[in-house]
Amino acid sequence: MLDAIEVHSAQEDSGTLAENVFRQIQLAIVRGEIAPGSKISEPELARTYGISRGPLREAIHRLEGQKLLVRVPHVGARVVSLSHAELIELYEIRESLEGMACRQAAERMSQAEIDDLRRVLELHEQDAAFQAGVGYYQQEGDFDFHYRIIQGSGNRTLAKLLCDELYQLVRMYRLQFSATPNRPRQAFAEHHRILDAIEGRDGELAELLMRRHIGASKRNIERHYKEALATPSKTRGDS
Amino acid sequence: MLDAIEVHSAQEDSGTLAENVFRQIQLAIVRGEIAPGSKISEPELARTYGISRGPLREAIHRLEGQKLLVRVPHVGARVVSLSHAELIELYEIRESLEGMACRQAAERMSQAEIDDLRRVLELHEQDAAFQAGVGYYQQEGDFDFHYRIIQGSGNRTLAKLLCDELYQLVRMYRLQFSATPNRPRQAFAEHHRILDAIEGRDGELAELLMRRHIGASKRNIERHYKEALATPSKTRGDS
DNA sequence: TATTAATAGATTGTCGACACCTTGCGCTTG
DNA sequence: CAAGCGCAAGGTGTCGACAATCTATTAATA
Repeated sequence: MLDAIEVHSAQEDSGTLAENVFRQIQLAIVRGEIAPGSKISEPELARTYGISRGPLREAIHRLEGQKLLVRVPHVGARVVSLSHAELIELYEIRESLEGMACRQAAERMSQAEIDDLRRVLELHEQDAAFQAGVGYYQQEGDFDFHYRIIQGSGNRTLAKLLCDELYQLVRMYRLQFSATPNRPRQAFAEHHRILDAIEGRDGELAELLMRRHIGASKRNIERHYKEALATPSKTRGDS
Repeated sequence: MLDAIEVHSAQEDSGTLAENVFRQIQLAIVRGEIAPGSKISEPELARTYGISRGPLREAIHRLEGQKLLVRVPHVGARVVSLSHAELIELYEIRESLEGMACRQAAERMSQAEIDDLRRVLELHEQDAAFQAGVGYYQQEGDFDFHYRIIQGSGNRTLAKLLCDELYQLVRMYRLQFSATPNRPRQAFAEHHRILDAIEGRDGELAELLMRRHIGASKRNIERHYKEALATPSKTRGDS
């Protein structure tokens, strides 16, 4: 009914239609507006966004590259729906990669960047959702602690991999699991300790703390799944 | 001159044209048949492979996802040409990720898989190029030691990332640097020690050895660049 | 009644053509 | 003579239509 209203929040219309549609669909998936596992119909989406199937297909391929869509030849694309095992594997990869990024950040971030990041953390503490005990993780891009650490590593190849490809997928699932009672407060404290290690130029400690931090998130997710096992409200079937 | 001959080694024609062209161009880039840094013309390639621009563009996008092409809106695509720094960064990522894969492989590979991999190593030793002191690395897929380790980790998400996305890029540059005098022999010995650690179910040692092994390759590349610095035969300009 | 086969509908894959943008060359001008 | 402008050519972005494939419904048979 509100096709023409266009939800784009006055962001940069970056030239090509494919790019714009790519961002819009990406946002819709990460926010959960398009349900995980649901099928993507090219003609329908093309009509929805008022473009032809050409640019839409390009957007779909890019979304597939970000692992937000899973495509099967001659069948179509579906929104990704990670299994428990896959989500754990994703976090193990993050442990390894972000741990390395954190060590390099401790070695290479400037004092100005560190101060700036400290201010970001203070901003998080003042956030309403954080005060309420739910939320925190909704921050994105430059306002996300992990994002800033990765950028601070100075490893541009790693940043491209983590921020341009895996970041949105992680963000999509963070929204699901951030509503754990004590987790936000705990995560906030861990962030501060990590930043302390970086400021102390202790790369080894910074890496260790980051790995533990992500490991704690991983365990938090595992706990969620265990609880969901007793509550048969949601069905989940993956390969 | 031999455009129409088609180098495809009688592999599976997997349905769609886009898929086939994707594999053909991928092979051409990895083999260096299309020079790094050279521009890709859509109309020209479409004519070369006898297809329209539609499927070709899909192939180009997928190649971009594998980091074999770099695309600029309204300008076109170029074959990737990693700078020294970028190549080092890529190897640092491999150290981290393949180190983890190796640890998990030590924990999860079956004895049958280990025996099979041992036979692969023996096959490598008998290889003609290896005997001559140049080569070794030309092996691919199931015949590549690193590939097998990653598959043996049982971490399917990691395997997709490493084998489906970064593998071809690594392979492209391995071909350039494998021709170092003593490196093949040394790498072969390192492979054997890693496999010993895996067979001994010592995950920690396996990870350490793999990290050192990739670190040695990294230093080998750095040495190449230092030597090339004195020989102004090749010009290299990246951002 | 349950299982299988054929058909109809819809969806994806592919194509050729047109519009807009970028790039390089030649011209004008200070 | 150098610098800036304008124009033409090539290339990328986008579109609508046709062909090949898959899915679901329906009908026929054991």
